[in-house]
Amino acid sequence: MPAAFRSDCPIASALDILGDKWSLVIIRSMMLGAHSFQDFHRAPEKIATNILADRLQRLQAWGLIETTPARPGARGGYRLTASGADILPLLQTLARWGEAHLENRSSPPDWFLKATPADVLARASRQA
Amino acid sequence: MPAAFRSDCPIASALDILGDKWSLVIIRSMMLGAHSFQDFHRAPEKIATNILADRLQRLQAWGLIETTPARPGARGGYRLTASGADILPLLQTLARWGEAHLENRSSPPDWFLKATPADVLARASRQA
DNA sequence: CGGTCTAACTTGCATTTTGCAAGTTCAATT
DNA sequence: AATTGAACTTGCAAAATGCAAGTTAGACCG
Repeated sequence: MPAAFRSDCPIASALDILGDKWSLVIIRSMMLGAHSFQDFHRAPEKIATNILADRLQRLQAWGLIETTPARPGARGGYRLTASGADILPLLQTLARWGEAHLENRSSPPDWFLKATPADVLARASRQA
Repeated sequence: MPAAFRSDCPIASALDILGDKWSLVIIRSMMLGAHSFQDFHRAPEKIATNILADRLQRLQAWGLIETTPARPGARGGYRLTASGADILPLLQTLARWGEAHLENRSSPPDWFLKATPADVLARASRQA
């Protein structure tokens, strides 16, 4: 769903998709194990529900996340796709920069900094 | 100038500083050699001048860029600080993700993907 | 099968941020 | 002194965000 990129620069284009206040925070939560609307809403950053609903749709439209099918008579959740899992290195780099240059930030779990996209994708596909 | 972070998560906090449509585009331009207001304005993404002025101030307030002193009787420019140069890995990761997952994006110069923060910092400090 | 509960949205509206066009300022020519 | 061009600034329209309050749709209980 290319809604027209600002330029053909891959950095600017990636930011057209991910460069807002919330998208990467949601993906971070998902990498840390969240997979329902409520899980995301519970995160300490306190995202408004309308923004959350909007971002989940956008991320899904871009193919970074998908809804889990939901067995007959049950609500589904969300999980990362392969493209979404590939955002892990970006989050790891962000986390390292934040820890190095900002004061009093908390540390992400150790496995998070060591994981690979394949790891989180494997965990995602195990998600119902 | 910590204007209050959304949470103590280093990822969310880094995004409080860098997570908007323009900040990283400006830093990208700077890494690619831009160092004046006009240079940034010339970039293909067509940033509005008021946003550009605002972002340059914010990035400076966060200590990611600084103005070059300007020898007596001449306007200065901008260059990256050490913290700013450390954003290079983030941009490289973004570039790789963009190239891998979006179609028809251009390729950044080869040296850009191979450079280290020390490299771009060295170049910055050579800037008048 | 009806009633209730809770997660998952949706809607309306105030606030903030962004975008665009037009100034204004200031140093460097001419 | 007048002119130019880069570096902002300002005013206002448009879009994104935030918040509070609704609405919908399965799940659970009787």
